[in-house]
Amino acid sequence: MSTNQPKKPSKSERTKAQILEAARELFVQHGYDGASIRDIAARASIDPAMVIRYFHSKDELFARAALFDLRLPETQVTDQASIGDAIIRRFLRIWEGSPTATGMVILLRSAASNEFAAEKVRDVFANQVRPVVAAFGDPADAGRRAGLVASQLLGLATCRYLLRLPPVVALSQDEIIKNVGPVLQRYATGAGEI
Amino acid sequence: MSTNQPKKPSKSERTKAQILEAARELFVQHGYDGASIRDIAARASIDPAMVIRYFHSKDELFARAALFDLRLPETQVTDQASIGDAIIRRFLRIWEGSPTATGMVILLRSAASNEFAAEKVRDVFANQVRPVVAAFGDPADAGRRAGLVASQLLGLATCRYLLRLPPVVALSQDEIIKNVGPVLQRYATGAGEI
DNA sequence: TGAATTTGTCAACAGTCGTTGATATTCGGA
DNA sequence: TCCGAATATCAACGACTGTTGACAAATTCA
Repeated sequence: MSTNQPKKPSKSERTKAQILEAARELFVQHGYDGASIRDIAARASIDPAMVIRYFHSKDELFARAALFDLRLPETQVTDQASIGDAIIRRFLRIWEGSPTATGMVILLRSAASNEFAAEKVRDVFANQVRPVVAAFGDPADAGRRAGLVASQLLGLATCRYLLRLPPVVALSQDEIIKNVGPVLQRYATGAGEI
Repeated sequence: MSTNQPKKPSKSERTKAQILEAARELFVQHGYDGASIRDIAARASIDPAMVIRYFHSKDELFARAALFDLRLPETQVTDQASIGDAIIRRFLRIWEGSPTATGMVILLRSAASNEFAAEKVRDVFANQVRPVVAAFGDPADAGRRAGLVASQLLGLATCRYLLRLPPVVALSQDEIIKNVGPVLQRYATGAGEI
């Protein structure tokens, strides 16, 4: 009676959550190929067959593990002068805050050798980065500017979360904001040479 | 008598080269895990056992395939005002010129899920990017500045060669130089906020 | 020519992978 | 309490992996 779901209190809906958590952890560490269903099951202290029972295949499990909300309306920039600052702050909030971050790292780590993940990453930056950038400057030019912004953001993520390049890992959030913010500002608004 | 090697004219040294070529192509497309020895052998029209015969394991084959010279003394920047320009031009010459480029793409694509490749990438940017950056500005600060430069360069490479993000692929070399050059200049010299 | 060495072919090994079905265990409701 | 349904276990499948050794063909050198 203390259930929150209307129909299914479902005792071992908990198992499903355990599997998903284990899957996220291993996908983050080793990517799609590197994390086997048996490894995930072992980490969840459960039989490999249960993984298939609940999620129907490894692909579906991966899709669920890489799923995240990524609410976009948070970046509502009012003045053009601070758009670079707003983008990098939002980036940090997303990537360094827990829930969504793991989904992004999963995608990025698997994107290099998994076409589904790669397409998902392209989607994210086409539907999230581009609209924000498009709101400022020449709309016909938005694609190129968003591409440059994406290159810097993805590079930062790659160095900091995947490769763990020491000097990039050592950067504080404030340092990132102060250094990368103006660059994104330049890219997003099309300042400098064309 | 027309041999160039002193001792081994070695008729099927050619086979070894064929295997290496096939390996490079498949490693570039699918990364370390995605390219199997059987696939590589099939592409080289040869028996899988020969791959092991000539290179002793898949790891050694990968190491050989990802090997490239990357002659560093080319970037001798004379004046500080053009270091950003020099870095991005050198980057483009390396990545868009054939022989070394494939090695870099192989490394980058596999780095996300292969620790050997990841370490190699860290090495490249620690030994190639950092010294160039360190020559200008505060030496104590060189690590951070080189890290920022690396984040932009690796992001550009990821978007252009791995993810193939359409707007980034569409950029001409001149556009890249004009847009990214000043950013690298800013990062490398430590201009702007600290 | 014949012998020796290189080069290539074939089948199989032990292991891992995702996935499946039959079977056992546990649990909620009568 | 007992029964049916949900939940979990187990063994095995076919396919794939890197790697190995025994054997055949080709080439080289005398």
